[in-house]
Amino acid sequence: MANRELAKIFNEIALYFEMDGAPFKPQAYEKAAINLETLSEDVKDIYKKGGREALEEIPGVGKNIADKVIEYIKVGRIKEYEKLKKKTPVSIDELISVEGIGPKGVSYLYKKLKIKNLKDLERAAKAGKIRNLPNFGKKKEQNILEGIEFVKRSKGRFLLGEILPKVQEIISELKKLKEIKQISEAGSVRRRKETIGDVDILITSPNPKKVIDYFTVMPGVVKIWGKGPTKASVRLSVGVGIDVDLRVLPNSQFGSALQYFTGSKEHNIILRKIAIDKGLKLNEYGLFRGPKMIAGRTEKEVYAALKMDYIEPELRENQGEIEAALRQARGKPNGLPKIIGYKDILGDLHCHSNWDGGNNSIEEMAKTAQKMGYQYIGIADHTKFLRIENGLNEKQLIERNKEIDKINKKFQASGSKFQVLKGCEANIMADGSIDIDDKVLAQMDFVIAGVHSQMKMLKVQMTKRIIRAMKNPNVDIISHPTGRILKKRDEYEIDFDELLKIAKETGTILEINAFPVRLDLNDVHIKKAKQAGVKMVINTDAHKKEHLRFIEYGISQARRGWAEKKDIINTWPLEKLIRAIKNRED
DNA sequence: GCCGTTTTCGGCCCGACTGTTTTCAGTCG
Repeated sequence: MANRELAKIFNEIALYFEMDGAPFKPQAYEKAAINLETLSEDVKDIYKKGGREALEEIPGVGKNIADKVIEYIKVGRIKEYEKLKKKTPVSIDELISVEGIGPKGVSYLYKKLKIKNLKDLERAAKAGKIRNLPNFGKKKEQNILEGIEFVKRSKGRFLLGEILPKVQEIISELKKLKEIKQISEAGSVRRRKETIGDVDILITSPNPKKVIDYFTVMPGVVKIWGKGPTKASVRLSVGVGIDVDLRVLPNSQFGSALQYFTGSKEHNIILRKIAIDKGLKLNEYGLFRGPKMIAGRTEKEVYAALKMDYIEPELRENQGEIEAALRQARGKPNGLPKIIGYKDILGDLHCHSNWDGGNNSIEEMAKTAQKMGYQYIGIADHTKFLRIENGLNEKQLIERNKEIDKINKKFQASGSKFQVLKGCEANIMADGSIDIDDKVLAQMDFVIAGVHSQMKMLKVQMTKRIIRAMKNPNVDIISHPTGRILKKRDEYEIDFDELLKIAKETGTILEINAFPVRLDLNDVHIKKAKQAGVKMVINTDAHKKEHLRFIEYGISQARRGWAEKKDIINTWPLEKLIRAIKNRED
């Protein structure tokens, strides 16, 4: 899609203007970039259908930026962007990823030392050339070198699945300190974004100094970036190293600070504007009328004082949640969704067993699921086309089903209602056919089908391929529908709207794959699927029993996509689930 | 550069910390 490329270009244009200190233009381009990126429809299609007018309907896109979008669609380039790049030919992205370097620094370093990229920067810093520049110094030069090391090692952001367990560990470690009254993660971790830059933790305590002192000498701290009376910033030696910011505040400000530091930035900007409209001021210290603080102890209090319902952190991306909360508080329709809760899942339908080379037996997987409080588990082993994953052929699938029957009898004999469902994750071949005979597929409780080969097909063909699979009456679920791998591989070229249309027609269920590198569908897709009335299922794709806990990340993603229990079939009890799978009109 | 039932011109979110200064710019969140 052109959307992401345009967003990237506009973000860079914003940075170029920021280098020159241009007022307001940077924010305008940034805003347009954000809105383009979260758009689920291809701008090319928007332009084709509605022309310039339709483009200007996109928030943040006015006459000027629309011109640039059109130029990009028609010529594949944007002249002004090329001009800016020529004037300052630097890898901005690369350079500003170094802690302490911003657009102004990039501009200055280029003018003075012709620094264009990370390599130039490293060379200049090592040669001691930076310390002599005005506004730079020895300390800053050292920080730059350390920043470069970090960028090289981490290459950007961390997966939520890598970070969240560590954050929970840090919090429980800090909780040991009796001076700590309240504690919570904030920032993108609390919003459960799929990737995380760094971690924010907020604490209330009558003795901030003690807390800060304890935090900065915690096991695993390898560097203290800064340490003040109420704030500290450290790097932890977790994996390649992650930065953690800690703030200590009084109880009276915990809500407003949590709100403020949870973000997103875009969500907060709108909230502050709403405050201003009401003659109030909102910052991390509270909500104020003149000098008087009128809210701040809890987040609920802050939202209520702004005349809106409480908004769950996963929704705070300025994607309509504020308007919905305002409507809801006024008792009007189209309020906030009752998003799915973290304890609403009753079973996991995409689990591999040792039959296809997974780590654990069917029984071990089932028992772990039972312990998690599930009512059922679906075993979906790979099928024969995926030789590398020990995919099962028809005969082996029938054999495996017999074992599942036996295990179910055992559960029954022990008085448990827990049930193992017979499934498979079959392969959608290049022509859209399935690699397992229909007669055997028909014997399954459910059939998942997924693309595992030839992922670089053209859009029309890939769309046709998946549609043909959806139209197979034996196929119930499409696994990881867009195929992206975070930090590694983009989604396939597909016409997602067309897929939704056919999914609705055929009653095909789309998977929200909870595996941390997948999280596929993403939040935007989930929201679209929900709006189209397409049902979804949250699955972990577990290859061993420890993976079953990944369900949490899938739920987060579903929440970020505004999904409710009624949209997610594995929040339903077994009988209703089976009905939904088999009687597809349901 | 965008936006508008108070506006087609004049606004556009806010504060702390660092490293460098000697009153502040840049960066970050």
